[in-house]
Amino acid sequence: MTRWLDAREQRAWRGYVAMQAQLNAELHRRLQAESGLSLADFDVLVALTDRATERMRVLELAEALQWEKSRLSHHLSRMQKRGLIEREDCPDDARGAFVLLSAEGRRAIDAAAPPHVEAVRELVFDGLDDADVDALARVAEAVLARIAAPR
Amino acid sequence: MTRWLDAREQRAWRGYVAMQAQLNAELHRRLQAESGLSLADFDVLVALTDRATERMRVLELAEALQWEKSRLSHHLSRMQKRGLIEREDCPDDARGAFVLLSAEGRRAIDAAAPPHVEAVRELVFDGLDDADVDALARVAEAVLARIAAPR
DNA sequence: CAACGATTGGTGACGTGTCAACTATTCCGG
DNA sequence: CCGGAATAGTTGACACGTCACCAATCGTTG
Repeated sequence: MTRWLDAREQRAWRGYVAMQAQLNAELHRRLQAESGLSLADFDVLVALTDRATERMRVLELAEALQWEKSRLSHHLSRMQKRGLIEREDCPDDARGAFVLLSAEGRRAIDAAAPPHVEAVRELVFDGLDDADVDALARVAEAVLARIAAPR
Repeated sequence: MTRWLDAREQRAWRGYVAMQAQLNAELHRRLQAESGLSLADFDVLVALTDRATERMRVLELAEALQWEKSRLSHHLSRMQKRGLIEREDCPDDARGAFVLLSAEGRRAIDAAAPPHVEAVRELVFDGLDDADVDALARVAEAVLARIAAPR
């Protein structure tokens, strides 16, 4: 017997699905127009910038981003072709590879970050009070815990 | 001067971004494995089922789904090739086209819906109390309003 | 009615994401 | 030290989304 969603749940679910789709699309569109970066590019560059060394193993990066390794591999190839990152052989493990920020990549992320944060603020946080923000964080953590939990 | 996110906002934002990515991926994976449908297929089929007639103009469907027409056009071609929907000429307007559910499409959505709702319940609503659900709905509506608002 | 702008829908190119399979290396038990 | 399992990363095929553009048709205005 399927437990369908009641009215309260439907309102939340439909709203969430619509928000998620449109917020992503809008942030992507703005970032792309403003900086020529995709959201995926942005996330990769931020992860690389977070490291003091700006040099990471591919799987470490995949772990940090929670991406599948094949997705990351494809994406790194595209970013490398555009000159945003570089790859380097790993001396300790001949299977491995390092990813590092290029000068161009650093320039791109420095230019892209401020308007992107501003967009997030304008579209999301300027419309929420502290209680809403905390509620959003709690919901996100609850859902993530359930996804991570074994079936 | 960029207004960066404070700690409370960062917690909410990082959580939201991670939740959104992983929830989508997980629901997509389960739906695909269970029914061979993508989330996009599911949305199209639900929109068609919602109409009493199960026959909609393409742009009307695009409006209902909030999709770009070219995305919809591409997607309908793929769904048609798989036998999930059919297209029909519109007699009133020779430019137009109707989209309608095929018998196969009806079977697919009937089979897919119950386990999908169950997954949403398991991953989301079973982890939230009424206050959380209402908060999520409020946040979604606030953000959607800001996206729709003129810049 | 002729002309022109707007509307309906589709197409091709390209970037993105997933799955399954593959190569090269490393690790580990015997 | 040898042989197989595990690990690091890549690749190819294919589904998906967006952008820019196009063809056909409609409707309105002169």
